[in-house]
Amino acid sequence: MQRCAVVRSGLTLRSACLSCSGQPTRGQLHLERGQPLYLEGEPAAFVYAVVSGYVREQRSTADGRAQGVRLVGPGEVTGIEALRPSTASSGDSGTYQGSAETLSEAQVCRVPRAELEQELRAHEDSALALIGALVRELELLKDTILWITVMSAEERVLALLQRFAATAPSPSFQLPITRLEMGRLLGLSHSTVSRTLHRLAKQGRLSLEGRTVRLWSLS
Amino acid sequence: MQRCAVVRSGLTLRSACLSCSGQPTRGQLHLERGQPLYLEGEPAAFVYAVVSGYVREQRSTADGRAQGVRLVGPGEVTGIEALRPSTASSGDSGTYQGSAETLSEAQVCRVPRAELEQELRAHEDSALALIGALVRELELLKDTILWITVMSAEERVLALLQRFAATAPSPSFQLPITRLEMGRLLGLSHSTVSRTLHRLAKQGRLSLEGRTVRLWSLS
DNA sequence: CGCTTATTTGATCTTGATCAATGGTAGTGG
DNA sequence: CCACTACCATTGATCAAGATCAAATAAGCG
Repeated sequence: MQRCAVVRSGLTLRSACLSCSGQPTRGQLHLERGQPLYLEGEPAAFVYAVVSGYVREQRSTADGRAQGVRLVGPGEVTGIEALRPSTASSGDSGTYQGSAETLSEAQVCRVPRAELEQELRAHEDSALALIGALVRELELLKDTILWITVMSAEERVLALLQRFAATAPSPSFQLPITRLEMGRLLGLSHSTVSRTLHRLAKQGRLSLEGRTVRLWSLS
Repeated sequence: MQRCAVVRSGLTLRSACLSCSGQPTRGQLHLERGQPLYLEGEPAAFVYAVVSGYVREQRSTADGRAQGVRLVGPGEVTGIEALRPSTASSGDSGTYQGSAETLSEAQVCRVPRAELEQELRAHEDSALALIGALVRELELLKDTILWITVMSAEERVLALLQRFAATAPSPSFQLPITRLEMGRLLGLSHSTVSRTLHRLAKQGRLSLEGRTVRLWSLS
């Protein structure tokens, strides 16, 4: 059996996969676009590792306004709130505070919370590694707050493109998600995303043809 | 010696203080307003627990635009990136990815990173508790992203006021920070904060007199 | 081929930023 | 005690970035 991509890659939350070590015993889930991994308020029973494809984490206000808070790509993990005890005493996990769904066809590995906790309890190094990974994740979210508030639409779109470009094999690549989804992640409307892409193209910072993009590097 | 407020209160990252258990051996730092706890890029040697007062965590872009990413209040901890190893192999901690400074007179407890790690290594329960706390912190940051993007200035200001009100003994309380600082935390300009406060007062949602505020609850 | 979903593009509107001036208040030193 | 000086807060006028509304293609796909 082939080792899974999450373990192979320099993954963000490696420890989440330690109980699997690349040899999934329960098999991975193969999901179509638009499938939910979990919903806000559900009991948080699983942690998900994305093997391929993209997943959007989002949360919403009481009155229904929603915002994507994180784009989860290959080698990354979502649903980590399963590790947060709902109360200090009970061993129960809490509920998911947001929802996650696939933005493209995706392969994900579903790790039961109990299994992960057992692993953490048994190996102190796993726990320390996970702490490191969580701290890293905190830093990334703080950066998200920074650029979502101070950066212009142009800069935000460019940053997202660079994220996709980073994992693309060739300098010219396909955008895996729609303008609308890009907007949801960036806090912009779909029309602004479209306009911004064309403006960037006109400035010569990228070439654009439908979903095919080529970044002409440098700032 | 009196037990410290961080341990006494229902604190956010309790584990950070386990090596102290409320009996600070090295004494706490007493800081004036505007004192930095740490600066972006500095080697991350300490974790700080806020005992009283408020601290702003902020980060900035290469070209100098800055944004507050977190308000750290009594019972909370900042500088946790000290626990992130700079590389997987070396035991060195990395550098702070943002800076933190006091927004008011404050009492903080400075815990050396090594001490904390030792504690985590020795007691698996500490490590698991810290994981839980970090996950909780992640959730809070995701909420920050949500409301900074979808909420209006009015809602954001109100949310911050409610945060201050939560720890105030009486329904009428003093704002511990300036309009400018509120703006930095909320992603608004100081003038907008001022205008918004007065608009809220005019709507009867609060009474305002200088720094003294009283919230007229509900929605 | 028809249907659904994406994308582009235009016109208008809102929110909050920015620039700027004024007034208030707390220290500080004479 | 009083002037002087910072810093803070308020308020007005103007401006710009994106949102929103709307319509017209384009692109997949069964």
